[in-house]
Amino acid sequence: MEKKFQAIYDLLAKEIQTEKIKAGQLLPSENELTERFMTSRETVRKALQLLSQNGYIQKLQGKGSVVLEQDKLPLPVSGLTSFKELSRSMSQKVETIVTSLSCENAHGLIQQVLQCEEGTPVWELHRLRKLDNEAVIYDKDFLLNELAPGLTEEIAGDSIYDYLEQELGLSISYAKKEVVVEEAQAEDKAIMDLGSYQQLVVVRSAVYLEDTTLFQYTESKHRPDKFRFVDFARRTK
Amino acid sequence: MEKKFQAIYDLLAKEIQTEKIKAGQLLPSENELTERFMTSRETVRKALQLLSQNGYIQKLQGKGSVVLEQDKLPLPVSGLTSFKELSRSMSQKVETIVTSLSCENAHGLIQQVLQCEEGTPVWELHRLRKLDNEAVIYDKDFLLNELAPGLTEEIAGDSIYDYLEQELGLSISYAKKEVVVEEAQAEDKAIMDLGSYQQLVVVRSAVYLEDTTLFQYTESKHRPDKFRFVDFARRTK
DNA sequence: TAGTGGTCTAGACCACGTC
DNA sequence: ACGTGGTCTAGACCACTAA
Repeated sequence: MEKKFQAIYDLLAKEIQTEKIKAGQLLPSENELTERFMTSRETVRKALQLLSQNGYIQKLQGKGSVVLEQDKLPLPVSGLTSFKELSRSMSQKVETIVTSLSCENAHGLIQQVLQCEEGTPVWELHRLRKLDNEAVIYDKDFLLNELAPGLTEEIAGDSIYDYLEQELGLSISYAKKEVVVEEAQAEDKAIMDLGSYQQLVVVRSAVYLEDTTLFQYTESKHRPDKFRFVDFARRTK
Repeated sequence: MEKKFQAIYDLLAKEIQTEKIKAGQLLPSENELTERFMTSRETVRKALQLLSQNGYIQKLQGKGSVVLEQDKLPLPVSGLTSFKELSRSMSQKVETIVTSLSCENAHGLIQQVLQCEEGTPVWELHRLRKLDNEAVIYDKDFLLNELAPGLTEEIAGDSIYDYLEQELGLSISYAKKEVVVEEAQAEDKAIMDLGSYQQLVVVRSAVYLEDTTLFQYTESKHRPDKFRFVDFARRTK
């Protein structure tokens, strides 16, 4: 059974997305929602907290919950979103090419970043992303073989996240990311369509499961003109 | 009086930061914390939720709350953090130069991004940031005069956020940000120490108050080698 | 003054992990 | 079987906004 607060969140989020409730309007009061959903106020408040965190509403003490302007561009790169999820919201033609997939025994750098024992089997996956037939993103993934033993080129060409979450039942929980700009390496210049670009935006991320296992390390290189990152952030404290 | 859940959060966060409780260890159980702080379990859980959101802990059903590895680099650029708060955590020499501060009547682009009436008085502020005597960051701010009438060069050289929040009692609530890479303009090349860099990382952000007023629009240009962005993100859904 | 959201409580039952 | 966190309840009191 779906959780109550999740159901309330989903319903209200949908009403905001479809503009049944428009930006600037107030949501029904917490007491009204409590009655409408035949639940307790704390449960309603959990749903509203989620809406607030995700930028749907702003709560105003003494007034109510205002619906915020929806951004046209749902690119939550700041959250945990994979390339496939991302490309769905882009109009351009998108293509993924698996340039290499192999299983190695961890050593050196790879062993260090994945924090595993020397010799642990690790998948190394290279993927080239084409937008409108231009190779503008180059991803290198390292993941523990143990957790995704049946990985194939076909799966890798689709969405790894789908496979992990839906096929294997793994729960991705959180990630740490870093974004920097670096010089393009010889390999990057050889494999990507860089034109005269000499630098790349590099996104390095470590992905963790719910049990805090570090499971995947990714380095994603973007041609600068094709890189865009949007974020919604609340002031903490 | 400080809120109870906030107090519990502060205390536990401190114990984690100072490594009284080390990474990998479990926090006391929710029931234990409930007793220790003489409160209810829901209140403890609010504090733990904050810790989880901010990357301090990971909750494991049936087990407890594990303390996560603390990143050495507390650069929450992803949250809402101002340059001054940021520079405090950097070892380098940091300097801010106000290159221009004026109050204009809004028109054209500025009026559009701030979503105000034509002719509304708006502060325009330009600041150059030097790290180790190199001008590597160039900020342009636009803010509603009405909300910060007493702005001076001295305040702008310090921290605008401090002034707004502590002096004026304004509550900054949330922001929308965009990060892209763009060609350096002639003005940028003239005022910044760019060396041979032709491109800049541009962070555009809109800052909103608690009453959802759009209050500030900022364009921050960074020399690519001095730009770094780190993020902790939880998987939603 | 009435209605709103913000905090807090004491208890219940469930789902999961460990032993 | 026991302890853990996850969800939910019904109610209380407070702080703020608006009429």
